Amino acid sequence: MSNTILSLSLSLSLSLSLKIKVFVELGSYPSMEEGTRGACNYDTTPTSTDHDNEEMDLRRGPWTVGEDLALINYISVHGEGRWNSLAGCAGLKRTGKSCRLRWLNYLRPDVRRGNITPEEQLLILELHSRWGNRWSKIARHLPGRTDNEIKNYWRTRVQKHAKRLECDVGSKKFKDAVKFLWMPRLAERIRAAEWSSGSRKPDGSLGSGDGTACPGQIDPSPECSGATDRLSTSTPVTHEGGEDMGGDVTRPEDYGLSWQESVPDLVGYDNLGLPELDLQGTWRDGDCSGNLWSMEDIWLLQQQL
DNA sequence: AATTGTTCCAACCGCATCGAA
DNA sequence: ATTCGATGCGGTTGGAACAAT
Repeated sequence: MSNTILSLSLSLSLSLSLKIKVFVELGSYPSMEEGTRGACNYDTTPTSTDHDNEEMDLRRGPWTVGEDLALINYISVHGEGRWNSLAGCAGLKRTGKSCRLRWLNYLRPDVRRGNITPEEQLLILELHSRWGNRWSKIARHLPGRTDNEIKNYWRTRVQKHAKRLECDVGSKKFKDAVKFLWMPRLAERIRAAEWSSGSRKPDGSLGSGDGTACPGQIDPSPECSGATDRLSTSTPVTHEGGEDMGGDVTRPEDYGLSWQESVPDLVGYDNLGLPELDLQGTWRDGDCSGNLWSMEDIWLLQQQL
C-alpha cells in the first residue's frame, strides 16, 4: 500500500515538475501553504453542498500549482471519490466537480498529453460512427485520453473539415467522406508505418513482435480492435447486419464531387506528414496520387466495415 | 510593431442518473 | 415512493496562443 502511494507520489511529482517550472518562470505560482491543511476527518457523511459552496469564497478559473499539489497530495493519501468533501478536506476552495474534473482531465498520472496519433484518430472516427457523441464511452477505448480531449478534438478538427465541405458533421455526405477517404487514408498511413517499423509484413500479417502493448497503443479489446485491423488486413470481413451502413451508400459523385474534391483537406490532415490538398482538389506539393487508395480498395473497405 | 482574426483547450454549466436515507 | 447529495456526461465558453494582415 505504502509502495503504491510512494510510486504514485513520485510519478505525480515527476509529471508535475515541468508544469511547475513553467508556472514558476511565468511568475504565477501561488503560495504553497495554500491548500495543504492538516488531517481531515474523511467521514462518509456529506459535509458540503452546492449551497454551502455558494456561501464560501469559491475559486474559479485556471488552477494554480498550489491547488494542483494539494489535490494530488490528498488523493495520493486518501484516494479518489467523494469529491465535495475531498475539496474541503484538501483545503481547496473549489467545488467537488471542479476537483474531479481537474484530476480526471489533467492531474491523473496516466493522462496522455500530446498530439492524437493516426491510430487514435482512426479509432475515434470508427467509434464515433458507431456511438455518436458518447465521448466518455469512446474515451474508455483510448487509454490515457479523456472524454474532454476527444470532444475537443472532434469539435476543433473534425467539425472544421465538415465546415470546409460546407456540410453538417452529421450529414451523409460528410460521413461518407470520413468513411471512404479519411479512414482509409489513416489506415494506409498506419499500415505504412507498421511496415517500415517491421511490426507488420506487407501481406498484412503481424510481424515478430511479442504483442505487448506499446505506450499509446489503442485499446486492443475485441469490441474495438477491428478499427485498425480490419482496415489493415487484406482479408475481407463480412459485416452481418451492417445497420449503420444503411445498405445504400452515397458516393461523392452523387454530390457532383470527385473523390479528392470531396475531402479537400482531410487527406493531409494534421501531423500525418502528408501533403495537403487545396480547396480545388490539387496537391500542394509533389505528386501524391500514388498515396490514394484506388476506388476498388475503397469499395472493398466499404464491404469490410 | 501593432492590430485583428482564428484556433485550441481547460474549465464551467446544466441536466440526467444513481444510490442512500 | 420520495428526497437529496454525489457523480457522470455532453454542450458551451473564455481566454491564451498563434497566424495573418
